[in-house]
Amino acid sequence: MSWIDTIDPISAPVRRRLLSLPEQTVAKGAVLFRPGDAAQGFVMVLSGRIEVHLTGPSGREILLYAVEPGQSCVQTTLGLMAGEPYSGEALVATDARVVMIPRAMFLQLIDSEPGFRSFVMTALGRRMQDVTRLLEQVAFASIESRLAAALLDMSEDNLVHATQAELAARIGSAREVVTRRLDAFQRAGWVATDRGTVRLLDSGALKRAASLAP
Amino acid sequence: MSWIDTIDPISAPVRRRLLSLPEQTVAKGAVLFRPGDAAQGFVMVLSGRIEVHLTGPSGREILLYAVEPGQSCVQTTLGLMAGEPYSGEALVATDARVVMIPRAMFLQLIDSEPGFRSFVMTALGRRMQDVTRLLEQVAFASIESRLAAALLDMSEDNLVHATQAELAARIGSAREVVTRRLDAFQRAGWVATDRGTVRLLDSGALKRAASLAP
DNA sequence: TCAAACCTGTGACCAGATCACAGACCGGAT
DNA sequence: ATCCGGTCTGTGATCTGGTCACAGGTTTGA
Repeated sequence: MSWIDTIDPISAPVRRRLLSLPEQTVAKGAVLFRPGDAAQGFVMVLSGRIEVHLTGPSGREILLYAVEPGQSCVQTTLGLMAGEPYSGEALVATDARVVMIPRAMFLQLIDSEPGFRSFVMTALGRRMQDVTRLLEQVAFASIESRLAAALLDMSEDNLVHATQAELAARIGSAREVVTRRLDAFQRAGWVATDRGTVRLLDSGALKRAASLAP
Repeated sequence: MSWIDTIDPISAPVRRRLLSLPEQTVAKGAVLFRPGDAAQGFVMVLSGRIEVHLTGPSGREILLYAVEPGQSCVQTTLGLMAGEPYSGEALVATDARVVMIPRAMFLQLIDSEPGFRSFVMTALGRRMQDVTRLLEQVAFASIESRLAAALLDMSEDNLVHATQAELAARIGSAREVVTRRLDAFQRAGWVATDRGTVRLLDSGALKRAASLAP
């Protein structure tokens, strides 16, 4: 079993070519690409987590999407297909291993391997959907509901390990705003906050808040 | 010359099959699909203009993107590739002619015609880029800059034919906000407003306002 | 010509972003 | 242990933008 098998049926010779590609290790905090860079190849994540952020002129950030094991970074796809440069910044969130399929090989695989093709197009389609949903949230949903959703999404065992600044960057808001909203959540008894962590006490209430649109 | 030739090299037999598809005429105001609908086929626009909007719970709207002649509606692509339902509402903005490539034929073309394939993927990539840019605007840019950009983009001969409510729907803001901002533009001598139209008087100033990020 | 629909304008109020701080907490270095 | 710089959190003041409520002007069509 290898990462290749996350990409549906692949012919044996191609499988060998892909296996011969070197794995690269990237450390947490590294930047894989910045806005304006041109795509070098098609990146697949084997382990770890890579986050793609947009950054505004004021330094405010928002998480565009995260790439997890078995997924590809669609921004690279765009670059390879449409010639568009990156618009986000890809940050390694936890130490990761990746393989990069060089541009020429990528284009050839797209043409010759139906399994690879459908893998790429499905990924692209899903990301498009993700980004559209995110846009909908940013355009229409309240900070309260977006924060509640983020907490639920980031929690493991009802614990969220993140600073308030990180939470703000995740939902595209400002740190002070997160501070005040968390304070309100705490007064309501929904969470307990501590330096660098948030403990969820009433995930039911948070779920309700997350789905309330205004 | 036919719409088919907007899609790079196509083999003769496929060309015949595509030409045999019926053109459909849709009238301004018609709704091609709504959020949650499943995609029936791959839609190409031959003439006219189709706008895809997101609508918030409060009724506020934002233009996701517009489909113009020779372009395809990528939302349909998503549906066909990834099985995702639509998330936007497609509204016919000016009387249009379209052809719909049925699902089965679409999937077969993707597999057999490199020209068609690259057309679809390039379109998908560009839309992804468009939506990402829009997200960046909505998340980080001021109403002033977004309104200025929209006016410049919609103007023909320095004239914009749109009500203030339409301008608001275009940039994802509220009508009253547009009223007040237009008022400010007018006081600054950049535009002259009239019922249903805005005349641009100083597009240089508008361009500067459009690029000013905060 | 009258009414209903539509377009624009305004005031009041609330949510959220920004600015400018201050205090609390943490790690390592002396 | 103590001090220090860096990081995390908390707060008030102020500004932009979204929402509500409503008023007056303009079209349109019955």
